[in-house]
Parts: sequence; structure tokens; C-alpha cells
Amino acid sequence: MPELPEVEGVVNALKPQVTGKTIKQVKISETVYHSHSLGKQTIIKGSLPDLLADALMDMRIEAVERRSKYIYFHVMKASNSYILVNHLGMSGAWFYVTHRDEITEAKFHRHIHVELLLDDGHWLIYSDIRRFGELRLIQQLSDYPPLLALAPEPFDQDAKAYFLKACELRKFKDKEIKAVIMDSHALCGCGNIYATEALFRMKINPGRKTSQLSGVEKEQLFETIVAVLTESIAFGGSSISDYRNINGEAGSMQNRLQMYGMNICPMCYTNTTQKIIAGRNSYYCPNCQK
DNA sequence: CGCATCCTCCGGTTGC
DNA sequence: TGCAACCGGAGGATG
Repeated sequence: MPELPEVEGVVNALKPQVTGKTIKQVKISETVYHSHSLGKQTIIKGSLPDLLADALMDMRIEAVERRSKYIYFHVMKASNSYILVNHLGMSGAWFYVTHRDEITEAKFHRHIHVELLLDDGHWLIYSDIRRFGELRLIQQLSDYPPLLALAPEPFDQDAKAYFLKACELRKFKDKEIKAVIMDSHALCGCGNIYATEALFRMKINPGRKTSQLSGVEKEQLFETIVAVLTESIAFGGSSISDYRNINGEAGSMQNRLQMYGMNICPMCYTNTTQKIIAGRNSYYCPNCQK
């Protein structure tokens, strides 16, 4: 499940391979067509598959950017600019290959949904096992308002102040701190894995109410999240379940995680506790995290 | 109009 | 060996 560091890795791998390339052919899977015929917006959002395919034809990819856990492909066609917005969901993955059979992992090969032929002869392929991902073509961010509501990038100057202010809002202050740091309207890019790790490093119980943290704790927690995200980017992200970068490589941050998925606390050897917070399984050490 | 509470989307994985 | 339950980002509908 890709979080900010994993998406960062994907974007950094995509950049040199697709920047400046033009889309010359678009293929969309029968599965996507079929779901759309039933009225669902499977993977392709805000458009019918054929309309998206037509629109993408002859578009030139000007730049690739990560924003929160989204990938923005900045594209141009006939002097009009657009953004192809992509979210990998639980299991989305991009591949840059000369033939789709180069995708050797069966579960990725079996769930190829969008194939873009570039003018360098390579295929840029989107595979998505569970189809939770998203592709949406817009002209500007305001065409899809949820993108305007995202908190600043955690590495931006104003992100910490934005987060601290969000903690004071009525809708956040009485929530569990873990739910708040995983909410992209308070702080973006932090999912279950890195929220779990940051809270463990800070020795904060994920179930504590946000208003019960001191100002210093909230500030240090924010800094710890940034540190964990930064460390993960440096180690290529965490390859848990379906995450691969576009070269099919796995990251190594999963080997550095101290609490996510652990049954025993690495600090005190107490059995860890699992609790559902904000709908997601949360590991913590009942002894270390208060 | 704020907010809280479901609901939805999926197939690989897990557990019985 | 088979099969049902389970899991999860995040927007959207509902109350």
C-alpha cells in the first residue's frame, strides 16, 4: 500500500523515462470497459474510458509531480495544458517496458488496465490488482475540489503550522491522534505504516485524543513523521504486499519498521496491542506508548 | 451548514 | 481442498 515515500519513488523513477514523451496509442482493459458499462467509475474517474483514451492521444507529458499520495502528470495537447491525476490506491503500479510480457509477476500482469504507447516505443502501463486506484484528467485542480483541500506537503515550510492549527479544529481535536495524522486534510502523505512508526518513536499511544497532547508533543510528532518519511524515501520505501517501483524493484524500509506488523515490542519485549482506529488496524506497545 | 457515520470499490490473503 | 470472511484510501451519500 503506497504512502508518500513509495509514491515519491515511483515519481522519481517515472520522471526520466516519460518526461517529454508523447502518447501515441491508448489501450484500456475490457474489465474497465465492462465496469463502466455497469455505471461504475472503475479506475477511470470523471470520464468514460473512450473519452479519456481520445483525450490522451497525442498528449505530451511535460512533467511528473508527486502531491500527497497522488501523482500528477502535467500534460499538453495543442497548447492546452491538463493534469492527469493518478492515485495508486491499494495496489496500483506503473511499468515502463517495451512489451507487456516484461511484467512477469502474474498478479500485476493479470490486472493491466491502461497501456500508453509513448513515441519512444515504450509502453507506460498501469496495473491495479484491486482497482482502488484512480486516473482522472482535469484542466486545473479546481476541476476536482478535493485536491484543493489537501494539507501542504509535509516538507513545506508552512506544513507544521498548518498541522498544529488543524489539531485545534473542532473536527480534529477530539479525535484519536492517529486518525488525525492519517487525515490528508491535517497532514498529507502519512498512512498507516508511517503513522504507526512515528507514534512508536514518540512513545505516544495512537488512541490518545489529539487535544490531550501537549504543544511540544504535537510539534515533535510532526517532526518525527517528517523524519520517518524522509528515512523511508532514502531507503526506497516499504515493499509490503503489492508495492514495487516501476522497475519492479522493492524498497527496504520494511526492514527498518519497528512497530508496524510487530507482535512483540522491540524496545521492551512486551506483546503489542492491536486496535482499530479510524477503520484501520493499529499496532502499538501498551507499555512504551502512553 | 458542520459533522459523524456508514458505504463503496476489489482480489489476494487468511483462517476455519 | 474449498470457501467465506477480512482488509483498506478516500471520496461520496446519507443522516
